Amino acid sequence: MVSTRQRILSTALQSFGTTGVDGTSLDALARDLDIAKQSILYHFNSKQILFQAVVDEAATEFMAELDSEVEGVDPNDVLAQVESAVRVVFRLALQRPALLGLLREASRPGSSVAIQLTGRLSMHIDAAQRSLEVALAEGRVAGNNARLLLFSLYSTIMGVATEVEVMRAMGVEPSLRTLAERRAELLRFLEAALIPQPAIAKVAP
Amino acid sequence: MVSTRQRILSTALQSFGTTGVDGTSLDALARDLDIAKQSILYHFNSKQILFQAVVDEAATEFMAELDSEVEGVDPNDVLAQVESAVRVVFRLALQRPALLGLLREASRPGSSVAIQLTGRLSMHIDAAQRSLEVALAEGRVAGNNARLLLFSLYSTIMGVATEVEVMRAMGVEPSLRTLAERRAELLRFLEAALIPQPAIAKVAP
DNA sequence: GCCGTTCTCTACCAATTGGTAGAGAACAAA
DNA sequence: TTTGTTCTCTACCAATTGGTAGAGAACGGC
Repeated sequence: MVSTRQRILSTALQSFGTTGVDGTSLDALARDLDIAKQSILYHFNSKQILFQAVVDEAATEFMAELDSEVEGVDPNDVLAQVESAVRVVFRLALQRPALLGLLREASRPGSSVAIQLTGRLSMHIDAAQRSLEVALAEGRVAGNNARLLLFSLYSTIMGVATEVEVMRAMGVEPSLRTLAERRAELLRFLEAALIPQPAIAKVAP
Repeated sequence: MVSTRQRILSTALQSFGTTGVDGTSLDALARDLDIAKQSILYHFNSKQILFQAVVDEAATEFMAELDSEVEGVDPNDVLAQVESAVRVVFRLALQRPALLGLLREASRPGSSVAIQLTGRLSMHIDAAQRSLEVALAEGRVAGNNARLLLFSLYSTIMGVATEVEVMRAMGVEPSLRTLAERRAELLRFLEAALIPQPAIAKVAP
């Protein structure tokens, strides 16, 4: 049987990730859990602390998903790594949208938990960055700055996976039917951006 | 002298765009404006209506900025158009971060005002899409689907311009000093993704 | 049994929330 | 001056907010 603490964490993750932290009251959370509000405050002394714990939980889960997918992929093959990341993020967008929503919430400009989130993910970020640096140095990937390149990749992937309202605005229904197409086009886009242009191409007619 | 209504709008935009709608109380807003809360509710009957008006205001301002920058740029030159858009968004990220923050807030998944925002921007979206479609058909741009391509471009640009916390996480200080570098790398990234690979390039050694 | 710890509960609180009622200023039209 | 409109105000409200106090249940170790 799952502990109350864990139930609180996952319900809070769900609510924080969809309605936002400010949009979620402890009372509503307690109602969802069919529990007294004070039971929440027993396990997490304040809403802020609960939020921090939820961010931790989300970061851990996100990393685990990434790890299990990237595992076995050639660390020197940047394109394959990107493909794995895209696959993970798209799967999460479908199965655990609240998880991505929470990452978005936690990385809002000026967020109080952003630093914490950063700390939790820094190992992965560093690894990805080093990988990109090597690929850049060896000319296997186009670009100048590994950090900025990684940042661009992140923005594109997370945006395409989570900006459902913008998607709708552009006439793309965020349905299961279009998902494969969206992922394929995103991958094509990223690969085109990453694959170095042979010098000869510039002289071609 | 600027009308009270206008003062309310711009202060609300500032606050909604930085602290979020849920994080902004009408009392705090009134305090900021040095006005009675009921004066706000006189001009905008409810917080929701105020939010809608602010979204309208933000969309208008955003479109105006885009228009004035894109004006005079060859509508067939997609790369030049993208460059203009990037320039505008980066300028806004520097000078009016709350404006971009508000667009982000208004386009949150499940947002109540997303449809409204969509309506306000649809003309621009359609125009950009048609432009991309032609460029795709003529082979001047790489890609398969104009809508998805536009969506990818949007995600990348807005993400790179507004995800300051993620930037920090990746060791890029969101300062004025790095701004030019960030913009240049973003442009390089987007151009690499958009410029069609000549067939000859694939056969090159 | 008894005790200490862990947990969940009821009851309560001051502060803040969005919003209402209605009085009175300011001002132009008559 | 009077009248009607537009605007801003003070006063108030019920509901909700995050959080406290403290009682009791559950339970394993002694």
